[in-house]
This record gives sequence, C-alpha cells and structure tokens, in this order.
Amino acid sequence: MPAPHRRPTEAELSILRILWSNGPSTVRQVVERSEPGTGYTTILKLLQIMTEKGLVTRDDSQQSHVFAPSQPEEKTQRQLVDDLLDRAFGGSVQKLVLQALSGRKPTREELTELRRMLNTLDTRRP
Amino acid sequence: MPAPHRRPTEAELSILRILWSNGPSTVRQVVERSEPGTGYTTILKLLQIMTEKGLVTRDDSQQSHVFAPSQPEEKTQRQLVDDLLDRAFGGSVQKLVLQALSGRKPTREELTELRRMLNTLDTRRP
DNA sequence: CGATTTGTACGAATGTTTTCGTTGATTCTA
DNA sequence: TAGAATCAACGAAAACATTCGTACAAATCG
Repeated sequence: MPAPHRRPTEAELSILRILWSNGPSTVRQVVERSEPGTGYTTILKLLQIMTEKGLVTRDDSQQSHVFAPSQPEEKTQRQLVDDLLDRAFGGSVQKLVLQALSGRKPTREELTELRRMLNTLDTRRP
Repeated sequence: MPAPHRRPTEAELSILRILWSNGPSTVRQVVERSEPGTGYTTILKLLQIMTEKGLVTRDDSQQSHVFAPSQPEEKTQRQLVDDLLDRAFGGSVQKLVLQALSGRKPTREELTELRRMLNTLDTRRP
C-alpha cells in the first residue's frame, strides 16, 4: 500500500520534471536528460527510492524498467505551491502572486492571460 | 564578509516567520512561539547557524542576545517563489498562479484584489 | 561459446539538516 | 554570598538526502 505522498526532494523533483516532459522513461533516458556528469546508479537509486515513496510507478515487464510519475504534473505543482503558501506566505495568495509577478516583469500578454484566468475562476463560482 | 544567501531550510524558515511577525526576539521568545516541544538548544543552534549564514543578525549587547532577520520578509518570499517557479513550473507565472488559486477557492474579494494588483502592474509599466 | 555490454540491486560513504546533552559563565534571589 | 535559574557555546548523535562502488543477472555480439 503506497504511503501518503511526502513532498519530493530537490533531486526527486528534477527527475519528475524530466518524466513529465518526456513521458515514461528508462533510467538511461533520464540520465541523458539530467545534469551532465550525473552517474547512472545515482539516478537508478533515486528512482528506486521514488518508487518506494510512491512518487513514480515502475513497469518491469521489460528488461529495462520504465518509470512514470504517479501523479499528474499539476497535482504535484499544486501541492508544492500550497506548501509554499503555508510555509512562507501565511496562506496569502495575493502576497504570493505579488512576489511572483514582481520578480520577473510580466508582459502585457501575460497580464491579459492572468486576467482571463481570474475571470474564469470568478464565473465558475458555485 | 557575509556569504551569499543560501535558501533557508525548512526549520530556518519557521524561525524567520516568527521573527518577521514578532520582530527581533531572544531565543526564549522564539521557543515560546515555536512548535510545542521544540527544545531550547535546538532553536539556539539554528539561530547560531543562521547567523553564520547571514540569514539573521545578532545583537549581543545584552545578556540575552536578540536576533533579527537580515532580509525583509518580501525579499525572502520573492527568492522562494522564484526558486519554486524555476524548479517546478518551468518559469511560468501563469501556471503557478493557476495552481495557487485552484488550491483554495478564492473569495470574490480576493479576486477583486488580485485584479487591482494586475492593473497596478500594468499601468506602472515603463 | 565466451566476452562485452547493459541492466538492477544493494550497501556504504558523504554531505546536509535537525536535535539535544553537557559545560561553563552570568545573573537573580533568598 | 550560596544556590538556583538563565544563558551561549559546542560537539556529537540522529535523521535525512545524495552519490557511487561493487556484485551479479540478462542480453548482445564476435
């Protein structure tokens, strides 16, 4: 029975990002897309740990096992942002958005896009 | 020479939050506001490490040293959110905001407030 | 077939973060 | 002033995260 999800560590998140953008992958495929110089067994070990934690699933029907994220990207992202919201922003979405936007200057298009998002959330209200 | 800022760890961030909301504090004051059961020397040690890292400053002119954050809350928050943006959202502010908002249902007031923020950012454009 | 390549498993070394016991100094109090 | 309370310093243990060497199995190739 898969334990409840712990937050992925730094190295684990790097691997998840590769799996999300490239789809289910073998160890070797992950290594190829990792930071150059990262050892094969390092990635393998991490994937083994991630399997134990339930962060990824493993298909071992082939000789080279194939790993896939067990959660959709969005769900993990939401957990991470919720977590940061609690840990650093006292739960204030406004403050978080403000800091996110003040870091990089958003283009007018991005602002428009954000407004559209807000409208969608507003009208879809119960 | 103060080393460049590393990202505060989990425990360090909890302490920073207390310092931000309560102002400069002694070890004891931080302990009182920490998770019940946290040992005095645990907090002391963390504050010593944080002083070395430059995350807090120490006023030792009194018998009980007084610690204060060396960066304003907003600056650290921005570092953290920028960091998460890179590590988990591929730099997309929209995706981050979307996940932040879809987590907790924002009230209409919050949405209004967010729109006001966007407008301010828009009109203050160079 | 025998050698090389490609793969998993595992354990141990290394590094980092968190916790706490102990020591000795200073201050308070009876 | 003696004993109790409060404090900073420090080192080491415990917990967690990362990296890699080694062993051995399966597939591939000459």
